[in-house]
Amino acid sequence: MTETLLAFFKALAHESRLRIVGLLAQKEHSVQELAALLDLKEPTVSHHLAILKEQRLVTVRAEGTTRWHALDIAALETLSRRVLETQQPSAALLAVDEDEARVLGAFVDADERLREIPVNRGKRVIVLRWLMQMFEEDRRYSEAEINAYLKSRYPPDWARLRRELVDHRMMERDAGVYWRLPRDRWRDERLEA
Amino acid sequence: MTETLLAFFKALAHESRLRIVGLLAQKEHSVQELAALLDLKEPTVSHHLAILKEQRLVTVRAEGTTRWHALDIAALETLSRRVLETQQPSAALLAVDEDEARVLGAFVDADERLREIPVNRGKRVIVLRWLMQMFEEDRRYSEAEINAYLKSRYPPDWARLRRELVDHRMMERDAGVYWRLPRDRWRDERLEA
DNA sequence: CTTGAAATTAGATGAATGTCTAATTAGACG
DNA sequence: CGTCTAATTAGACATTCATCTAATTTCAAG
Repeated sequence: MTETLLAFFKALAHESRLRIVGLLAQKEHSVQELAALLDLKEPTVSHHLAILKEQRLVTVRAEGTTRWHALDIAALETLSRRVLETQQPSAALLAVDEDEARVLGAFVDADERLREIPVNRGKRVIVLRWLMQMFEEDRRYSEAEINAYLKSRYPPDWARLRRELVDHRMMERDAGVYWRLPRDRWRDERLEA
Repeated sequence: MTETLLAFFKALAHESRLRIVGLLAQKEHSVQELAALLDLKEPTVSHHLAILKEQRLVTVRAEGTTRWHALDIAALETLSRRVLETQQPSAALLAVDEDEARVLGAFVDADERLREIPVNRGKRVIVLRWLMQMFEEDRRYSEAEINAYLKSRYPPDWARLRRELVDHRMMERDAGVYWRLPRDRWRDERLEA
């Protein structure tokens, strides 16, 4: 999701493109018209339109050799609405089933901090899975990065959390670099398993 | 409006800043924590935070030499809602009549910040109505959310603004939760009333 | 007042990207 | 097919901006 949001913001984070959107919001325009209105050369306008089209913010209709560009207001609304969904649900709300909700409710406080590390192995796995939600696959993390995150979740013994994540094959490590393993390779015995 | 919108998009059109917003949406963080989580140096993080603060997307709370940064969700919502409007957001332009335009022009600066709280009750009501535009009906707001928003509009005495909103029956409060009251129940005596 | 920790500011460097000219493609029409 | 027009693509150049190191500021604690 960060992916698409980032692309969306990048698409609109330039004066020329924002002005193009403003002009197309009023009526459709050809490349020539836009170039004249914006005081830019046609290739430049084409370039900006290509970026807006990637985000599906602009649609095209051909008429002879002329191409009429229009704003896709629905797409604009969909994307900007997504910005509003940024609020992160608290731990328990993210849970996928009742066991998880119960365990996370018991061990994670409202500040998203871990109260203690569960002694029971099944419960501990649930907490570990919860910790893993912040890491993406196909991305490398430095040890400092991992430490900072775990420290923010459980200052008393974040080092143990790191060890547990590796033990359960959720993270793998090599030469100070960590990465997330695919979920189906986790040793994720559930409650009472 | 292109001005403020462009600055808003530029602020979020960078991966590091978008990730910072994501992290701050979960909980507040210090510069050090963010630097570790993002695998960046502290000055770099400071730089990004400064840009986000310019857009009032991030608020700061000092504790010793540590500065805890939090996301101002209200500001994020206000700005992204503005994307949907093809409207002019400047305070005076939003006014419904001349009296309002005159008062808002006098008490609200170009940055949408309140210069001072009007002593005259009628003028104060106009300013309060203007503040209310960001709040939706049928939605609950935490006290922290209200505070962050009012603080962004008038740091010197945002607490008084909150009190006034309640006094004028624009907002109601119960157990730390606030919500907007329907406009027809507001005590909105106009100028010289 | 000195020391230490956290953060910011200043300034340098390099990467990302906007804009241009020149060359190329695609469609309309005799 | 040859020509005209609108648009796109390719590649060069310039500007903006992200990131770093080094120096400075701010605040707390001895």
